[in-house]
Amino acid sequence: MTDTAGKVTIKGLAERLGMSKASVSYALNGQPGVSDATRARVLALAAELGWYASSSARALSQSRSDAVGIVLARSPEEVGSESFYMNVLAGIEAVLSDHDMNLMLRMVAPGPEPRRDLGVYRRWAGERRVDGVIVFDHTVDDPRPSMLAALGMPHVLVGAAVDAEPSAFGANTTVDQGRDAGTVMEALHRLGHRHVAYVSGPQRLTHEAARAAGVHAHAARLGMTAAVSHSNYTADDGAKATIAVVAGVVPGSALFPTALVYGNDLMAMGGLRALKQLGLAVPGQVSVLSWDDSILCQLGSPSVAALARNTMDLGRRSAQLLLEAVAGHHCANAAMPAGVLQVRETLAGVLP
Amino acid sequence: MTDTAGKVTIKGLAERLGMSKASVSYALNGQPGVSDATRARVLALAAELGWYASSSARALSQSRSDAVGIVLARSPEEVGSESFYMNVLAGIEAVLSDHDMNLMLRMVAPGPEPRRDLGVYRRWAGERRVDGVIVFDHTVDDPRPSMLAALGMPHVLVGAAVDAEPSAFGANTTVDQGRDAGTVMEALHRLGHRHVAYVSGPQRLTHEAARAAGVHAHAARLGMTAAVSHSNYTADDGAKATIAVVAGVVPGSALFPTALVYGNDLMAMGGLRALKQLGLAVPGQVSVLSWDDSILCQLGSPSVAALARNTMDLGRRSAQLLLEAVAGHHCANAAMPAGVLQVRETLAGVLP
DNA sequence: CTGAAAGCGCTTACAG
DNA sequence: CTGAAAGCGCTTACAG
Repeated sequence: MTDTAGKVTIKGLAERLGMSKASVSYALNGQPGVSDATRARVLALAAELGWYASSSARALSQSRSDAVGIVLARSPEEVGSESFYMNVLAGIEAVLSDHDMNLMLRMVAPGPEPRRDLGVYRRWAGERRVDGVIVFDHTVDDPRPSMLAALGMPHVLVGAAVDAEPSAFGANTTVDQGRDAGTVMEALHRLGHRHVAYVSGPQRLTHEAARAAGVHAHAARLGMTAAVSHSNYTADDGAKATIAVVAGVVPGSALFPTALVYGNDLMAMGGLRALKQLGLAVPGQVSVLSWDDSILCQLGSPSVAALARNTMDLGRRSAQLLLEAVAGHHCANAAMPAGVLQVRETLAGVLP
Repeated sequence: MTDTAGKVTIKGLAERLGMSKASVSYALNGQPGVSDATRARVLALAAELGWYASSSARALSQSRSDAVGIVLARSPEEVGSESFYMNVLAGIEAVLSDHDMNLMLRMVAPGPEPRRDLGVYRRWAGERRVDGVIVFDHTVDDPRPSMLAALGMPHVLVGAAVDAEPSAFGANTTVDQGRDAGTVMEALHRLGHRHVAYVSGPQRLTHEAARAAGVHAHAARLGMTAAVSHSNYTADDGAKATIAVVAGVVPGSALFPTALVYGNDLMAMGGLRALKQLGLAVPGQVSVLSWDDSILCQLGSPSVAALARNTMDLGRRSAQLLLEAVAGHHCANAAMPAGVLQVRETLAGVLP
């Protein structure tokens, strides 16, 4: 509170110190061109007066906003109840704040038709409000990478497929869903399961397409049968899909799936509920496994077996890649480690 | 892609149109000073070329950043698993984007000692990076309101106590925890409960202090006894607190709490788990109620009774108040509606 | 090592 | 209704 008459600026510092604005700027930014003694005087006064560079002035002269943007195009309910997003965001934020970058977050209604998220990217690019963006939920024929490239906007896809190409505008974090499908299917095979149903999220998501392909491939290899149905990532949809999968199939018959795998934790919880209503014992008659781990799975009763991934780390790596892209460096994609199966109460062997 | 040679600016528009930058600016901003015909020409060209005002240039000249900041000082785990935050954020975001404002989000480690969040506010104010902030988790003797006032930063407290004073820098959304405590205690009383334990979050949070006071007051009024213990908002802490509360107390004895109320959904889930391990039947021997509703409560097995509030709306109202404060208007606090009891499987009457 | 000057892209009194 | 000019607070070649 040294100065009530407006904010302290570089000009103010220069006047008090009796030198030019340029020298003050050089001193403040660690640039050469000032003596150590001068630099020390400048820094001391700046600290004393609580000077900070105006973000807009700096952004205007440097053409950098020091901000990174994220547009989430899912419903608040989903984003709020699936801890995946917040965990990834936390990882991203940790890296960004370490580098004095800021995170700009926008949520738009998920309506697929007039994709409002595209307008946000266009606007952010036009306003030069962010230096780059991190893209969630990569879809088949996703318009965003090419659009962002056309806008000259650095970007990183979070958890893309292994064959997603890194571009001049950024590399991606990738998850090998086929490998993870192998982990899941092999575990089920080992427990004696031969008929598996995968209740997937929307198939336009590339990671779900990759999972479905992986499930089928590994089933074939292991001599199992697998049915994949596509649904949405909510508990209600998980319940509906479950009923559709087991309805009319006699438990114990050759066609009955003894294991149900779900694309996320919410669907698994909804599925559990549906199975209970149908009078099917978990894991006595059917095992349940979620492809995403979360506190929901851990605290559920019964607790839900899940494939756990380090989502904070996924965020961290994605942010690091974006910072590289913003700095103009070319990088390779960053492959994320394999998911690890968390065996819990819903997973058991098949009785002979 | 009309113009590859750099972004289109107001100067560029003016040159193509053969007029001054000022006129173009007036036309673009809906200011008087240009004819309708001129304005139409300008807007048409701007739309054609995809012009957007540079956010930094506009911020520099208007001394407004068109951004609002939020610092979350809880662990990513908590923020991720408690849907409360994301829901409030979604409500905030909906209002902000309606007003062409942006949301800047930062998460800092919750370590209480060298409160890193304060540094973020100071920096944001110094850099003029945000026009105002929305403050979560108001605490007793919270240093933030006075600090933000000293910084001249408009701010709004989310879900403050009813006696939180609105200031020249913003009003607050308030929640009458005493009234909600009445809802909870009366419902329990009606079911025959006479001994209640409230497992609260940290008592430095003003809303928890208010709840504890409300629980005690209503217990006294209704002829009940209430014990309040303070813990943290995690499932593990909920479990530990539960064990501490019921350990050594004989079920059915006069001292045994027949109803356990928890400060949030995570603690309630942890408490449920502990009760199961202790061999106590829910709701047969003890009822469980969470002061926050969430998908965890809905999907739990048994499903957990909860006091539901409209958290999206809490976010919306908070954002509206902040926009008023940023605009320099004085407002009254906005009182949020009463919580509504969601009766679920964990809540039952006491057997005589 | 230091200073005067131009520029980043807007907005906004102020003359015409 | 329109234009020339100053200013927002920085950074950065460019001379000295």
